[in-house]
Amino acid sequence: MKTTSSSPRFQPLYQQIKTLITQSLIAGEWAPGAAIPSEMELAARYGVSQGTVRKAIDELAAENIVMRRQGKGTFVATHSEDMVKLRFLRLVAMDGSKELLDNQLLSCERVKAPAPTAAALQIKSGSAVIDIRRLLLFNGKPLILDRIILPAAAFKGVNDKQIQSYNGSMYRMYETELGIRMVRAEEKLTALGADGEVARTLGLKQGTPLLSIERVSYTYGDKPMEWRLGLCLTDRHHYLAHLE
Amino acid sequence: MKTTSSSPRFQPLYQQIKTLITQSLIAGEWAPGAAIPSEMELAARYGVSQGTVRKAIDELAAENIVMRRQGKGTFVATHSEDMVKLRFLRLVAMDGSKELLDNQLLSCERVKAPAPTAAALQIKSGSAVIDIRRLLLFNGKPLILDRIILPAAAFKGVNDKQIQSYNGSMYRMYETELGIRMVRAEEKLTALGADGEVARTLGLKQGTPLLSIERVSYTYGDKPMEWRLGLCLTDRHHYLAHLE
DNA sequence: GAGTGGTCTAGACCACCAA
DNA sequence: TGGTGGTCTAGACCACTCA
Repeated sequence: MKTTSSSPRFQPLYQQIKTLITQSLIAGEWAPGAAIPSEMELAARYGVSQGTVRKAIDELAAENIVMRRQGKGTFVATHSEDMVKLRFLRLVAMDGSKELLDNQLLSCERVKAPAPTAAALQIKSGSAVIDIRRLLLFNGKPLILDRIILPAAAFKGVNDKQIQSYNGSMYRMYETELGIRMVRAEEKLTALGADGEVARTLGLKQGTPLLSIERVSYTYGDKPMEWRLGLCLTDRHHYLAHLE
Repeated sequence: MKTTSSSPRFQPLYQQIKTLITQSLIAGEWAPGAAIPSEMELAARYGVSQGTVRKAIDELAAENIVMRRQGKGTFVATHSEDMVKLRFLRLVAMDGSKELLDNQLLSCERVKAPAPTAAALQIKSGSAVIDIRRLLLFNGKPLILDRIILPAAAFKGVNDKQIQSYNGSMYRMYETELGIRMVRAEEKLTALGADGEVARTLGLKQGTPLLSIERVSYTYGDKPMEWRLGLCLTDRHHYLAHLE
């Protein structure tokens, strides 16, 4: 277990361990929801002390990449289990009522990537993407009009049927069907007035103020995998943010 | 340095240490920007090992309550120094241009707290508050119309002159003049149309979509100290959020 | 060179969980 | 009962800062 001062270190050991564990996750060595080896095992595997592995796992846990459960083990985080029905959705009802969201798929086509979206997804402009439009309804009333764009290369075989069968839980679908797990996301919010088409779809007057949420979601290793634009009605909901 | 197993522990030791340090911060034992005692000193003071103090400080650092600087020491976080001109402001220009914000104070009155604001600030409805209205301009054009409400009891002596002299850096003023440091905030965002008065003040047509940001800011110990409502023009800016 | 935080280790005991 | 993560300690050495 002696590694100190044997090789020149450019990075703290625990950072290197963290990278190694992340690589195993990317390689799919441990599936979402499965347990990763215990701290002692990993320490032995990498030839470091348990405390060093612990610090690496601490960071992964802080980033929601991994979940610790005392007495049981450490598990690869998953969308499937937990209550995480709608990961990343920060919209909450003002009266605090529970989410009763229905999902209505409007379209799902294979098209060429528009330039700005391609840039956000770090793919070539014009390459094939899957373009999904859907409506989320709250208590039967339209709440969010979503447009979701996925690089076709990584999301092979995604189609209407598949989406329908997951009833709107896109992230659960990505994980279960394709093994793609989103780790973090960035959102850009603006306020805008509903244009003609949007107003029609949402059943609103033209010009009604909407909250526009543009989201890029990233998988392991900061790779962008999904682009989304949501137009939200905020008369009964608001977007909740915690600042630190 | 032996404390283990001597007294029944209901909380991890490092949590207790964290609480003790926080209490010293609340009591003002160390001013913002000042160094707190070294890890070894604190370990000696509290009768625990340096590692335990370290873990307590780690959490305080993660919460931006304290800042570590290798080789120098650990310092109480401050708004005054750093580049943190506008703490908590998540609005960024779409073209990435630098913030050139001007501040224009519209009014500053002492009034009775409206019920919802009083609730958010956890004070009695109708108790005295300071009600500030101001305009933030970006490159000379109106960008944000702010209304800021502060409990008068804690913010004694706040007036136009004082606010003017800090040129819009409210958090810097709170800290410097009153020793009140905000640690975190919660924001609720909605989209709405500008009403007559707002439209006039911002120089817009009535009904122009605006991003409404309601913010409650908290000081040490999760005590709410400021309520704010910002109405923002988002044609050239967007609100940036990071989700994990 | 002395002092600070940053990393790493090795070993102890605790709290929780399952078979 | 044995294995897991959670806490705590004591001591080592490294990297940085400043006088």
